[in-house]
Parts: sequence; structure tokens; C-alpha cells
Amino acid sequence: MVKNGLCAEIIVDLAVRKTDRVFHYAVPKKFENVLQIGARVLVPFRERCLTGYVVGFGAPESQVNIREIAGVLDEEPVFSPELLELARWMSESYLCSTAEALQRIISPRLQVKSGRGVRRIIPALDGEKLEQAAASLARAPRQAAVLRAAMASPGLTVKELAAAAETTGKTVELLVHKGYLAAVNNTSQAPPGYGGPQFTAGYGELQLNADQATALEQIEGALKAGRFSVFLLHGVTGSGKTEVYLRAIAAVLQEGRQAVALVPEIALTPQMIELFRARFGSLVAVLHSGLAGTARYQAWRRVKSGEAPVVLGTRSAVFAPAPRPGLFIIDEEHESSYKQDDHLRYHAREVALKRAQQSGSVVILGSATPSLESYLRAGPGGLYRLLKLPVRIDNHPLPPVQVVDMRDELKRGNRGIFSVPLVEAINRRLERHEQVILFLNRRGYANFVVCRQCGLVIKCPSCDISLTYHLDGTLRCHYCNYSTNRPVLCPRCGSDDIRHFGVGTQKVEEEARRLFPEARVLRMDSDTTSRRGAHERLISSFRDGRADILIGTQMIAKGLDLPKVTLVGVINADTTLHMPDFRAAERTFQLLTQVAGRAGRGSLAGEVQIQTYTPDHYSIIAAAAHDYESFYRSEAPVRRALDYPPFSHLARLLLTHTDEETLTKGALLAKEVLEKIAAGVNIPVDVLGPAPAPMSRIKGQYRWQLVLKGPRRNTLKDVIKEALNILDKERPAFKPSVHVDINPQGMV
DNA sequence: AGCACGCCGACT
DNA sequence: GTCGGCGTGCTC
Repeated sequence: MVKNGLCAEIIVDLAVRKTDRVFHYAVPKKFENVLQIGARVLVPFRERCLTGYVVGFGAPESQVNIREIAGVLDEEPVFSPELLELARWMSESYLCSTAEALQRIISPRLQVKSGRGVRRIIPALDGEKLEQAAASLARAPRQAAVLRAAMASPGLTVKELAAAAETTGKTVELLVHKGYLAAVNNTSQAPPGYGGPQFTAGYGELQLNADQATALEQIEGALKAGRFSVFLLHGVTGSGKTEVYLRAIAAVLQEGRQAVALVPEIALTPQMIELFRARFGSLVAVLHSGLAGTARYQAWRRVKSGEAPVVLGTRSAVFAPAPRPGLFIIDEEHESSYKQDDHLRYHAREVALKRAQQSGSVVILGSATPSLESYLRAGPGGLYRLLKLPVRIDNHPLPPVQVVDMRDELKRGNRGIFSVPLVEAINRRLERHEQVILFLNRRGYANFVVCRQCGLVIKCPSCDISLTYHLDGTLRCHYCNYSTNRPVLCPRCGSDDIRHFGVGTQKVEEEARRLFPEARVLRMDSDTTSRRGAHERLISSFRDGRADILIGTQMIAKGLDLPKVTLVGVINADTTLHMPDFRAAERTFQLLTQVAGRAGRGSLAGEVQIQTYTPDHYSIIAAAAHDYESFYRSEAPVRRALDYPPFSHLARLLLTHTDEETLTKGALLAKEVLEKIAAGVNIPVDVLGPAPAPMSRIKGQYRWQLVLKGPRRNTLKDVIKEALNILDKERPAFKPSVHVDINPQGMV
């Protein structure tokens, strides 16, 4: 493997950008025939021993003190050149270290400790270092004994070594963790696959309608051509997008390539998995973060070996090690759960597009309510091709939607949660023994104030973001930190009925029990579903007709197929609409459309009621009319006027520190540096803030944020990169830690 | 990220 | 006199 004494080029496994470069290590004779690009190794680094990733072989440019690789962790590569390139792209795009990106990419492999193969323990340090290590363990006789045993007879398993040193496996693992010992995985024979039916072309296929057939024809054409191309499959709820996916997968298998299909967490139900397995049998591998170590590793191996060319999974499955991918499917592409919102903030849709570009694959983005980003790109002059499925299968009608003006209710003296029309509609369902879903959106922690007479919510004059109410009595914009006192009278209608608002599910449940004493009411929220399996139990009990009314949040909005539900009531559409986020209107439209799709899925006709204080808002009007186009036509100009995505890019810098003053000082310093650099580039970059983050203190850490806005993503990234470098090197006064989120999905 | 090297206060 | 505070600098 290694040619004439070249060094191995190693990236060390640290989550810092300072050390994100290649380090050179000599390859000891004993590893020469084993070491491959894409394997993980153990390397001495300063005074410690770290995991490293082999990314190539070569010689260092200048004279440096070369040390030796201490151990080899993998005898076969765990990442391909393609995935290494992806990691490098991620480190650039999301401002993280290459090692962090690689961790994400191969994480299924790291989860597993033992695998099927034999895990053998060897000393990780060379002679002299080992002596020193042994000496340093003078006060830890058990560890010293293990070390001596490992030196005397390298290559024992954990159990054998523990026995030899008269201790437990725990001590051995501790030394492995410390880096004194290394674990080497020998032979790992492929685990047995799923024993389901084999794939037979055409098995279980459903009849396509004309729109589906047209869409599929185009996709198949692209798959044959084998070039990078992207389709936006815009189909109303229940229009049969899944059947198009399944046919496209069958087509890519014909080409001898693999398919990776991503669904949002909530949609990866046993039914969905069964659907794939019924069609593709043992060719399917299911990958998701909930999978336990060994099962996850087995699925990963089956994908890597090509044994399972169909991958079905959630966000992280986008890194599936398919040897020659040809198709990536992102179902419900607008879903914000595709964006990882902690640590490495990648977006699975973007990663999928990148991988498809690398490998010449076809991408299908499917949604009933496409993100503005994707829809814009599918428009004139865009990169994506738009495919439409405008009707439900079997021509099932979409349910009629009634918008209830809560201001009128108030004028009639009804100050309660339920409007008169909603109460009447519920009573009709109860009489007919049909089921009702009451949907309540209680997401977001920021408080806003609303005038109950005219529905006015006060917004930031420059950002058009709902102002959030702070305990000191001010209203604040958390993009640019504009602040104003909370008005006593409504600036539009002069009413004094301005209050902050928000109802919880418990309150709705109470009220429902009071108004409908005969009805059996179920409540589903994070309180009632925290126990494992509770979610499924609640749903199945509702589906079996053991309750009349189901009250819930987000989780009942998506994917559920409940044929006996003929009424869906949205308690308050405004909570989403007034989220302090530029995507609030888009979220509202998506959510209402999803919720409306829950009614009338069976043979019974359905109905939807939406309660709101702002019935004239285009999001609500468009959702009520099931009209995506009109929503897009209203929302796009608003975004364009204020330079929000998809017509620009945003970046969010979250600064945290335990001391409030140090934090605010740091935030101002960061702004100063950012602005100075921004002034020196040709492409405009706006620096907004600093402002307290929507959750301004978590676990004793104060949180402030800066928002950057500009037309070019790369420019934003470069400005941030440069600013962080300067803050790091030249401004020792800068103390807060910084999290960068490029194109964040929410600001909360 | 760690971990050592390096220059100034309260302790056996 | 020394143990130890954590500021900055480097890691093949």
C-alpha cells in the first residue's frame, strides 16, 4: 500500500479549525501492508494519542520532526475519496473542521465497539514512550499490570488481556481511551441481511395516473442519461408521490446504481418501512439515528458492500456509503428537520445535492408545500425541473376550509378558546360518531403581544420580524436589536386590549371537557408521549375509535392517516404566524396545509376550521384555498423586498458566555471586526445586531447573536472565517464562544 | 482541544 | 524560599 517510505497524510480527530490540516506520520514496517487511505489510525500528537484519518500518502513540504503511526484502527477504509471530498466541502460550507465532518459521515461505524470481528488489543506507543507511560501509572497498579501484559503478549482480546492482568475489561478500555493501548478490528464477516422477499421488477406496483406517469417518464430519462439533475416534485397531499419514488428507485437499480431516500424523522414509521420492503425486500437498508449500535453497523455494512442498494432513512442517512449512488430522494423537502440544529449544522438537502453533483446522480425533492428556496430554483431560469401532481389519487377532493375570525367572536362577547362555529362543528361530529382533531401550535418560546380587537402584532420597522416581549417591558427585535416600549393602546385601532398570548394543550383539554362533557378526549403532547411507545399507543387507540377528540401539537400534523377524522380544528393559527422569524408566514402556510390534509382521507367528506385574529393574511387565505401558487406569489415579493432568503443568504453567529458583561462586550467587538472586514469586500454584507438570542440564557450561559445577510453565501462565509481568525489571534479581549449557523432554519 | 512552558501571589 | 494561578503557543 505504501510506496517507498512515503509518509501517511493524517487529519487528526479534533473539533477545532486550528489543527485542521494534514500532518505527516511515518508508517512502521508492520503496518505497511495494511494501511489504506480512508482508514482510521492512532497517532501520537504532542503529549497525547489521537485518532487520525488517513487521507493520502506523501512527503511534508518542509523539514519537520516526523513521528510514527502507533496503531491502525481499520483494516479497510471507512470513507471513500468521494466522502472525503464531501467532508472537505462540508468543512468549508459549514465552517467546521474536516474531522468533525468525517465524524458525521462515518458515525455509524464509530457507534459500534466490537462488531462481528475479533477486536484485538495492542500497545499504542513505542518502546520508550511505553516505558514512560508504565512509570506514570505507578499509582495505578491495575492499569500498569494491563500495560505490562499487553507489552508481553500483544494481540489479545479485551477479555483475555483482562484475565492475564487479573482485572476487568473496564481497566483495559480505560487504557484504550487514554491512548496507551489500541484496538484493532480483525476480520469482519458480513452479517446476515434481512430475510424478506427478493426484489422482482414490477412487484406490488400501483397504477399510475397521467400526472404520475409524466413525472416518472422525465425522471427515468434523467436516470438513463446518468447526469446530475434535480427535480422538484410538487404534489398535493395524497397525490401519490411515494409511488413515483418507488418506481424511480426501481429504475436506478436497473442502471446498477443505488438509491438513497430520506424522509423526515416523523415519517419513518413501520408502515413506511414496510412499503419499501414490500417492493424491494432484502435490498432495503434502514438507517436512522435511533438505531442501536450493532443494527446500525450492520445496515451500514450492507449499504457499503452493495448488498442493500436501497437506503431509507432520516437526515443522517444522507451519508450512506453507497458505492455508486444514482438517485437521492428528499421527501417533504421543506421540512426543517433536515437541518441539524446543533453541533455541525448541516442541511441534508444541501448535502444530498452536493453528493449528487459529485456522483452524477438524479435528485428528487418532493413536497406538497415546497420551500421557497426550491420553488424559486424550479422557476424560470432555475436549475431544477418542476414536476406537478395537482390532483389526489382517485380524485379524492381536498377538504373545504373555513376561516373563523376570532375578532368577531370577541365582539359577540365570546372570550373563550373555542369559537361558536367550531363548537357547532364539533357537536355535529359527536352526534354522528365521527372523529375530531384539534391542532394547537405551541412551538417557540418567544412571547409576542397582539391586539385582540384588530389583530395587530407589532413588528420591527426594518426587519419585518415580530417583536418579542421582554420582562423589562420592552419589545425587541432579535435580528437587529431595535427596541421600543410596549404600547398601552393599540397603535392601529386605539384599543387597550393588547395582551401577550399563548394557550397550552392542557388548557384546551380542560375547555374541551367542559364544553363537551360526553366526549372522550385524548391529549397528545410532549408530556403525554415522553415514554417510549406512548405516541404509537395514543394514535392506535384513537384510530380504533376509543376517543372522539384528539388534541395535539406538531406531531399530529404530519403523515397520519386517520380515515374516521372528518373535522380538523386549528385552535389558533396566529402563534406560528407571529413567530419572530422571517419564515413565519411560510411555516404557517406549510403547517396549515399539512393539517388540512388530515381531514377527509377516508370515504367520509372532511372539513377544516382555522381560528385566527388575522384572517386576511395571505398565508391563511392561501392555505384555506389549498393554493400554493398564490402563497408563493404573495410571499416572494416580501422576501425580495427585505433581502431575505431565497433572495439572499443569512448566517447566524451565536455567542455565549457565563458572564453577561463579557458577552456583550465580546458581541460588540465581534460586530466591529465583522463590519470592518465586510467593508473590504466587493459583495455587500450586512451585519445586524448584536441582540439577545430568543432564549437569552440557557444553563447559566448568556446568549447573544449577530445576523449577517448578503447575496453571496461564499462571501458571508469568508467574512465570518476571516473575522473569527482575527478575533482569535489579535483580540485577546474576545472571550465568548461562537457557534456559526449558515442559513439557519429558525432563530430560536 | 489539551497540555506544557512560563512569569507573579499566599503557604508548608 | 516553593506550590500554583491561568495567559499564549504548539502539535507531523
